[in-house]
Amino acid sequence: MIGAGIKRGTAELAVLSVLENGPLHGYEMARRIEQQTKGALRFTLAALYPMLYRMEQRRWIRGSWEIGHNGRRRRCYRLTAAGKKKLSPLRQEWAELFSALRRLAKVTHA
Amino acid sequence: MIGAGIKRGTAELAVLSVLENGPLHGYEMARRIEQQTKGALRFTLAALYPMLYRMEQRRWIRGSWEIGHNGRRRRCYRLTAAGKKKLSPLRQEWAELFSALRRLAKVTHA
DNA sequence: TCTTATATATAAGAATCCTATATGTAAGGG
DNA sequence: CCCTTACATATAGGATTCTTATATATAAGA
Repeated sequence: MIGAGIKRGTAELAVLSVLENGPLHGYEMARRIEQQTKGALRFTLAALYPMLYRMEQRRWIRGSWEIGHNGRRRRCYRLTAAGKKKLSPLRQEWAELFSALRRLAKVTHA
Repeated sequence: MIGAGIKRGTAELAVLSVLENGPLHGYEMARRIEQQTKGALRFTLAALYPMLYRMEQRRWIRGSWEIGHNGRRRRCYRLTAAGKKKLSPLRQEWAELFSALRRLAKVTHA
């Protein structure tokens, strides 16, 4: 898995991105992120939950308590209009970082 | 310029990369990083100097006091064998992050 | 009944960035 | 001669975002 120092800042982008495909609760987000990156990007739930609270305070996502098919309560988050709007410049910024590191550090896109 | 949250962890890669082309002192490194990324990646010297001390402790770089053409003393850093060896897996790790974020978050390479 | 999977929550600590501040020399303009 | 800008290193204090460890609780399956 990719080291902690390198992946800093990716959680925010990852959460917004997986929520783009529909509402999800925290536990499931962690699984999706891991699966969709083939295990390259993985967050502990202790990192994810505080991140979700911060993003909710910034009004990028909105959470609501729901009862899953198994009867357990869980907090379901969905993207707000503000969150959707944030996603595009965030992607742009990451693309610029990639571009910069390719030039400066010869990081190739595998 | 790329925001602080996103570029976390890039300083180490940036320093090792610019030192690959020959020895440099801190002040000049900051300029090279900024120039070679067209201003996209920029570090304050207050971020760079402590980073150089840490990397020297890990034996990835080695510093020596020299006198520049203008007569001012400056600390010149060069890549060690260990530093050179570190660079390749570090690039690999960054490439994997790029790949993961392209899949997960649809970050395109501009 | 014991373990595993599901689900959320918080505390304590590490790492890496920021702004602000401090020190000092050299060069150039007014 | 003084003032500003460029050069050059250094440290303090604070913010953010990860980590591991711990806590709680229910459901399913062996």
